Amino acid sequence: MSKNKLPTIKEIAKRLNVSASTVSRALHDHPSIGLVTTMRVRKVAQELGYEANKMAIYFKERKTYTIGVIIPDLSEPFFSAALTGIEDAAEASNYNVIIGQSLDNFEREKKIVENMKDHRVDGILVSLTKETSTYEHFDGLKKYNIPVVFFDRVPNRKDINYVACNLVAGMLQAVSKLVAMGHSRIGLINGPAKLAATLQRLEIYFRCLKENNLPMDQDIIVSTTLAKSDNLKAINKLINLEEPPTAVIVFNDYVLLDCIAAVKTAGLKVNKDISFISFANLPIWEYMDSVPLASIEQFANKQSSMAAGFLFKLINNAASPNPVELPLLQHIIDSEMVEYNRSK
Amino acid sequence: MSKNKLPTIKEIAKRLNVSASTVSRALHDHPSIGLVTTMRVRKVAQELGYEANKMAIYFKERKTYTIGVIIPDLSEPFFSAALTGIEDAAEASNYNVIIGQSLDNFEREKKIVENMKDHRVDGILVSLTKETSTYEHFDGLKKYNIPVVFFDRVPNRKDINYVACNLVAGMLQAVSKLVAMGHSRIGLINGPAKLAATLQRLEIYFRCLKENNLPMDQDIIVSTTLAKSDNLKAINKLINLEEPPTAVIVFNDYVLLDCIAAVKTAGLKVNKDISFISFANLPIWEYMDSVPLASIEQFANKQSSMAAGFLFKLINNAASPNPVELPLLQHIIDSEMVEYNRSK
DNA sequence: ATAGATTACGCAACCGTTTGCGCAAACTCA
DNA sequence: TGAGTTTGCGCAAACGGTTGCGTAATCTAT
Repeated sequence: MSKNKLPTIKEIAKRLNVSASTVSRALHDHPSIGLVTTMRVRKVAQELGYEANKMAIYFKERKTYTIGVIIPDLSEPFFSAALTGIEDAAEASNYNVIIGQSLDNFEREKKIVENMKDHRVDGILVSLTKETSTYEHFDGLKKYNIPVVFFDRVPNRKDINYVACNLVAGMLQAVSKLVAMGHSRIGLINGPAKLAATLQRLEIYFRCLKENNLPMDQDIIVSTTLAKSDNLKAINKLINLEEPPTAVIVFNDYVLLDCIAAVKTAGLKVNKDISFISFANLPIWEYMDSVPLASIEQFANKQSSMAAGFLFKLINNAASPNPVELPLLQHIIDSEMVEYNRSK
Repeated sequence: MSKNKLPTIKEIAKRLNVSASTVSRALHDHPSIGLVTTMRVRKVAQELGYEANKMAIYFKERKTYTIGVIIPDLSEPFFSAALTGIEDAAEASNYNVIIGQSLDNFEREKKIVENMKDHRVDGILVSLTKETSTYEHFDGLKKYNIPVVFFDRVPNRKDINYVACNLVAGMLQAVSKLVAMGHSRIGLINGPAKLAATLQRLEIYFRCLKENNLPMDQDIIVSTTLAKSDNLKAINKLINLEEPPTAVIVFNDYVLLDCIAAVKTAGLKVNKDISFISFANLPIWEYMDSVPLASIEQFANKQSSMAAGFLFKLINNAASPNPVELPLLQHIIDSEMVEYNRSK
């Protein structure tokens, strides 16, 4: 029973003693096929439950109507939200989405790219691994006319299509707020030096201090490897200073979760003895008792769906009868602080 | 520049004045091709950077080496973990994964199935919509020889392949623990009646009471539509009883989050004045101050990767030279309670 | 020297559909 | 009635690769 082939156009042709081309045209209401023949073809097609094999068509079109998405880790709400945004955009364009999680591993990222290339996806959306610092594996895709659009974690290069998020905007809002609340000694818990995000946060930190005319003090800048024990060490170092900061900018919400635990253990009150600002805006805060004053929202969904829009633009241009040389598609959206201070 | 076609086997053939079949065989080290010819072919292939077009091969094989995954919502950690399990299994078998989020909407689920069928995936893994109660859209896949394996949210039918989780196991552990701690008045906050999960929890509840020889009291069984306001109403109803339950089994962790907030608002202490047990085992508890005594872990990753294993078994059998009539692949794994009571 | 085996390759079909071109039959008009 | 147009359909190639079968040329053995 499972042996029976699906009805094809040839099968219909055979039954009606016409050619396959006639059947194909009849099914597309081609004017050069007579009404009678068209009707007979449609009838048989109906009876057989014929459906065109899209794979054959796609193969002929040299398209797959599939895009690939490479992201570090789906368990991060940011990326699952991003994927959802992409899926929505893809659905609207009748595209499928195949995913690959790099797990922040460069070799995996390369392998996924290779695999997606083999499967001839029509385009790829990427948010880079933390480890990624060379991009040859993406350059290779040009040969296959597979466009790439990066989002959020984008290469440090100019000649790419991307959508990224400007973290400065949200952080400036947040620090201004801290200052307005009377804070003047604001610390920083940064990430490991090898990450681009770490340098970025350092710059943002300096810039925020400067714009608010705050003094700079190396003592209240610490860093963590992002391991839990190290997160605790970092925050403890700050709160045990003779003159601890009254507010701290934290690398991200995950680090902050550990910091909050440490602060409580030390008998201090969050948002009273010490306030926090962080990056990511995890949905988790909604349910927590102790929350940062604000977390910087980076709009996963917005970034990814815009990146998807860029990608479809590139794909459609390449597929159009006369493709033009598209300018680089680049966009930076502003982050925003999301306030959580419930005492207000 | 983007016009240049990729090198094909025909291109190589033309350059060497041999036939395409010779090239194909040479590239596969077929013994009937002479060493000299083989070398020459390989050399040119190398020079041109030839790579076989997998899509052409897949088309001929009538396979796509792609499986579809239909899940309700990626933002739920359960499903993103499930997807990760599937992706790992797929990668090991050199398969790709295309995803579709049904968003718990039956019509979307149908549409996604249709779409995956069009794309001729080699198989589909499904966790059903809350709304899904008919399954014709899956039956239709038989015609296309697309096997389906359900996981976690499975159809209420016998003739299917599935992996599910037995919630009773974990809940019995949890209730036994409650009883051991001295609780004898255990309430239930259930979900909306139309959900299968609601009936299921009611049965589990009764069974747990019975096995522990606890009295049954309709007053401490309430339900919620799962909306936040309704969650609050439900828990408030319980804590405002003349004789409130000392412990409550809650529909799931999301409902419980609201319950905990309400309990605190009422000035009660979680795990002291009232204890909770819930379903889902969200990773969030790790970071919370107020936690349930235990949450029932349903092993998303384990379920989904086992389901993926089933699926590949079905796919490979169908693709084998002599497919056999496989028995239904069914497995139920036991849930386990995960304790969170940190006071211990 | 000749039958038989071996070596090395090409032809053509196949997967399912689309489409440019050609052509015969029917029709139109002068 | 004959030239020109329209109608309706088939042939064959194309997408890129694989494979069963046929066959010419060379080699082996008697």
